[in-house]
Amino acid sequence: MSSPPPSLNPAQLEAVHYLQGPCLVLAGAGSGKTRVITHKIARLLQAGYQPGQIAAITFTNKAAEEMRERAKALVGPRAAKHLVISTFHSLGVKLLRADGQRLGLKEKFSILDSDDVLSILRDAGSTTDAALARRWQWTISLWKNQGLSSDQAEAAVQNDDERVAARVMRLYEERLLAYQAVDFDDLIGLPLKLLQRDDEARAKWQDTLRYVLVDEYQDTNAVQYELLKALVGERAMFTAVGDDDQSIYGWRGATIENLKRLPQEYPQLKVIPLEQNYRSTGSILRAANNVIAANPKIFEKKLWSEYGDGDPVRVVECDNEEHEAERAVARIQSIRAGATTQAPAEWSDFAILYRANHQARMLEQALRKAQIPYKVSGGQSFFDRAEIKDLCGWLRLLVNNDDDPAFLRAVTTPKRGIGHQTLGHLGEFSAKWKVSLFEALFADSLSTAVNARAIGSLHEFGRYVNDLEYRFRHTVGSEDAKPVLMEWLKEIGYEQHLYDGEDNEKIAANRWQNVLDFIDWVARRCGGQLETEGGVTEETERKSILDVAQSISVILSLAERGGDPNVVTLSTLHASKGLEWPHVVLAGVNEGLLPFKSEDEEMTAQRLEEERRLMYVGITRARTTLAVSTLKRRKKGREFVQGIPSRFIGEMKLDEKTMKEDPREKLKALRAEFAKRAAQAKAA
DNA sequence: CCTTAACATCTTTTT
DNA sequence: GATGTTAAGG
Repeated sequence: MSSPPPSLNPAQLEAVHYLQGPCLVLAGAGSGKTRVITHKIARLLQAGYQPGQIAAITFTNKAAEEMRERAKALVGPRAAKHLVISTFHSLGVKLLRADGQRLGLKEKFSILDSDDVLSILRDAGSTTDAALARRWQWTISLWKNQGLSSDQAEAAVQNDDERVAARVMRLYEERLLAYQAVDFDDLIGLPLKLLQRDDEARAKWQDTLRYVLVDEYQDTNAVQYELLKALVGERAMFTAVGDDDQSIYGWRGATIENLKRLPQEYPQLKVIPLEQNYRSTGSILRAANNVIAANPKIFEKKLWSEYGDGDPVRVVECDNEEHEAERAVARIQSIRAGATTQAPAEWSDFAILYRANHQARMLEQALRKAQIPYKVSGGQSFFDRAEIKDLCGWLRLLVNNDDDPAFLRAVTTPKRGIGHQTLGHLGEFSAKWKVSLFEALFADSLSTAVNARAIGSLHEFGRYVNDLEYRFRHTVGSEDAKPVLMEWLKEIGYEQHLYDGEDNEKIAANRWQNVLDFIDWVARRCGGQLETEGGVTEETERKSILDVAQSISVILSLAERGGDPNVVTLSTLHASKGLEWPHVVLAGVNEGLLPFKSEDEEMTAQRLEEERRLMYVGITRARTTLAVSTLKRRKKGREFVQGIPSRFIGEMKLDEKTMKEDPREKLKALRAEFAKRAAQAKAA
């Protein structure tokens, strides 16, 4: 954060102190919206609200965590502990855990992650085509985010693809019901259903959560909007904080309509714009304002700053992607060494932002070549791979037999003759008797729900899990752990499973290698005599495989946090929202890329406007310097085609002199200078 | 006709 | 880097 002033400005004060009714805070980029929310929480406490009566809702866990930290600093740990600060989804979980039974949901319903969903869809639609299943998942999710049931979706289908998707959705919903499982979208939709249909529950929750604050309101979808409405009820005590100019998730179901509807549905709505920016220089803000001015406005808002103009925004024309990456690297090196008016910078002061993930490749290459440390944000980790999640599912089941999603994953991978029929019956049975799927396995009365043959397979599976658990509990130290783990893989036939599920042998082999790496990783953590890099052996505490399995989730969440190392950030524009850096480079700002144009989809005005907001988000990430680079030639097919600078560059209305100013010679000299310095450093 | 290897083509992503 | 597509060859 750039140093915010010690006290709130008049607009922020007004937003914080307005408690009389519904309130919409239009928080421009860098205008201190988190500050407003946390101060408003403090104000509410002061006004007599109990901590547990105040809910602050965010979109990501990260945002929720940060907000809780900031609130804690303001109101103290005791009050902060009881504040309801969570994502829409975890609030949904809270409601469903408490009152889901009123919808006929069992108490310990399972929450499926998107991999679980994908495999159910593949099974329900009987296809091995992962891409097709993913398209279904996509459409079904969009439907659900619009509040459509499978019936309604079926009635509204436009084409054959959608017709099939709707049919799969019906099967999918039946399957979820039988398993007593919900997906992420249900975590919003079902609580809404609860509040709409159950007067008692509605009264209870409206009485519990007496004031609701929503962060990033422009990202809400239709169902989230309805949930908010149901939650605040007639009293309508809420504050929505958002910025229509930063709405970039339309493709995910978020709708700006929610912003337009707010003043219509709540005529008494108090609208407070926050226009003073505490982040960026005048030049950067001017460029941002100019770009967004081309969009139609819902609410008038123009950012301003007390900071001086600072360095002009640069436009860097590059020959091709490779050249662009070099230029970005050269720029970073020269700024870091203090080649601008700014003070020398850390690596972590830099970010290179781009429209699409694949653009990161060249940039990574160039950074590696220049030996600059970097991280690619949003790159999925080792543990997100399907094969690793499969095995983690098994381990989770061993650690906690009642983990139903883990049960479902383990019992179906690899396939062991227990199909969805059997699992459906088992799910119904477990819901009826309020036990976990695993507990249901050994219930005497299970024979009333499942046929004898299936019971045989189920018992066999249950016994195997118990047996494995026993072995893993008593295997200690990495030397012993590895063979036991390998034996496990052999017993469940996992290698075969990988090769069966994939036509391409290379890919399967690659996955198997990942599995072996994972086994090594787990075994190493069992401790004992370990060889470290220098060939030195080291004695560490010995743990059982089960102990390690138990700590995996902790290790993972710690790894996520893992401090903030001093590295350059590469990120998509989408993933950059909410973050800021002193020095930002926007890469590949060309027609076709940003605004993105797809071959088979028409560029509507709406689409273009969202692309423009994306550009706006990118510009406003920068605090002191901003460079926008374009490609003169773009690779398309085997030939280069001419690259056209994005229309957004024109819209920034930069000075003529800024556009041209980028002496190639100077950069060359700088690069030579750095090569020299590097050589010297190496020699010394 | 089927297999393989070179080749081109990449949206955006959280829960 | 992964995934579908096309052209060549068996």
